[in-house]
Amino acid sequence: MEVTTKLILGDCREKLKELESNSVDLILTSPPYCDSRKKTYGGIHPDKYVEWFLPISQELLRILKHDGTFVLNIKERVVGGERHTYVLQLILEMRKQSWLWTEELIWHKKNCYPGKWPNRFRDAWERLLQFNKNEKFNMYQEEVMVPVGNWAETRLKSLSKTDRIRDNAKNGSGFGKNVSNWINRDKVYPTNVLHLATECNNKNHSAVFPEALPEWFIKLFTKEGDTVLDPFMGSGTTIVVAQQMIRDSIGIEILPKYYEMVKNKIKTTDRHLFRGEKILCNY
Amino acid sequence: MEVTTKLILGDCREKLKELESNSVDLILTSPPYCDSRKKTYGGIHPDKYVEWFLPISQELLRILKHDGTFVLNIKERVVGGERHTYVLQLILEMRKQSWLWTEELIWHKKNCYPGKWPNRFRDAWERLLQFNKNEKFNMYQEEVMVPVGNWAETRLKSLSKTDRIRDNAKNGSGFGKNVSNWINRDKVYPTNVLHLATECNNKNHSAVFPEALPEWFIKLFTKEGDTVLDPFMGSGTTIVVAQQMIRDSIGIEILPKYYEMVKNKIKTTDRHLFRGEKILCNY
DNA sequence: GTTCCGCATGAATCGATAG
DNA sequence: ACTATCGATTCATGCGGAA
Repeated sequence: MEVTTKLILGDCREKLKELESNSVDLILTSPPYCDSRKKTYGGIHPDKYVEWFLPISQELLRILKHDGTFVLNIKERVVGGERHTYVLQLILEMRKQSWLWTEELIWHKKNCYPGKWPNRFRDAWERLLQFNKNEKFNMYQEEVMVPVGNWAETRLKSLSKTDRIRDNAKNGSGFGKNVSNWINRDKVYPTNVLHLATECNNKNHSAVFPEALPEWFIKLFTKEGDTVLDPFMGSGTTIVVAQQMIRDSIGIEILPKYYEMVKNKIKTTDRHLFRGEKILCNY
Repeated sequence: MEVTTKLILGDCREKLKELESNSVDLILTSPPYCDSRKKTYGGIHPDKYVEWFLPISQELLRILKHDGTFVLNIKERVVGGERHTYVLQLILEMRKQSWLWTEELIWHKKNCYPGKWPNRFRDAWERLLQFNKNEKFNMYQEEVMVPVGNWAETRLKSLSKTDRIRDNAKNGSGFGKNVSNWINRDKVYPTNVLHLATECNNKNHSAVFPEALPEWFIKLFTKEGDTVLDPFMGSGTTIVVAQQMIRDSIGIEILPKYYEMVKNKIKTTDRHLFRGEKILCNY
């Protein structure tokens, strides 16, 4: 199977306009945070963030397929001792553009750096905002199942009478259980919290996430041959993983340095090594 | 030291007006969520939630001391396949009331509700919104430090009963004289993610959070003799823990059933635990 | 006293069917 | 067309009784 990986050098506010409508299955990106990576996008002021981002989300809405998904990795800065509200406002404004705010997943960072501030603790989580164009979208849940908790070992060793039949909950919730259905089941569905380590290796880029993160979303929202877009490519984690997983991809990057870096990485990727065996743990 | 625990039966929209201004150090509450617990609390429609809550937050602003903290446990429902936006709007509106949105902590639930849906995974987290009246507020960070072995994985595991026992055993067995040194060296500040299980034992209330949760916030934001308020008392977890930790507290509950239940729980609290300190209960 | 094991329960959501 | 009710699905924890 052929994989097309397209890298574009330039400002995504311009370059997105050149992409075809309804052509992308998954958009996964981590845009520059306010006032960080100042040189690249000029350091967007928190108060200007929403108006800066809205034209971009408008273009993404056009480019995404009707059954595709947009995952936005973002976290608000602290400004004047407070969490700034630009992320909240961005969600509200994007809904006016007709985006549906389907879900907010959490990236729970396993190993965030130690540190101490007088009035707050270390920040160990980021938002993963899931937006869609329609209530129905592609989702391949089986692809991201995780090993069942070790509770199952002891729980299923011996089954009682009520375990073998459906046993309805007595609180009227409508829930019941048939524990015997779980015999020989070794995988369960994950939750909306991704408990992943941050990657500590310095990629010369300030906003890297671990490969397991794009891998999880690409598995969940695309199949082989689908197309993934990252309009703020940076060090290219999303694009590289997409290529390894036999998905076409498009990456846009404003800085020649990163653009070249990813171009070289793409070239040298050994396609035969990938087995897709990384497992997300659900605890 | 005397501990005063005051329980009030009634609607907090009325009863809060009777509380003194600038008199409370910590407000920690989990209001009824939209349309849930309909049978017990009537249910507030998602579109009406903000206007229902704002008069309450206005009163809380009056009652809280200038260096106190308000922690709001809340999570938005899914409506029409989307996360509803009332929590986002509530934050924006409360800021207009002059609340500062200092931080958003995450309660990562170890055992979340089961279920399977075609378009989303199980919800394993809730928001713990921290609001303050001023940039400077009381925060006793040392009180919630966690063993270093845990810091990367779970924040509060050390607070669970079994871990407390394990820690005591460790202290008692090997380390001898310099236990305090050992404690100081091997403890680290926690993060803003609390990784706790819900308590699903029979408390006759559908929405209890684990005792470790109020315990953590009470330690962090109050000292002995301070006052804690829960305007939506429910099964009274916050109030009971506050009493045990030698903090004065005020709990407001609209349903006589829970009010009576907590009254009995407070009464029968084992006072020898407080080393002969006197507890005053005002009903 | 301690460990082991059985088992009820929990801030839920979707789709189909009925009014 | 719009709302109300109902059935189906699911995983990890802590309690209490037994060994």
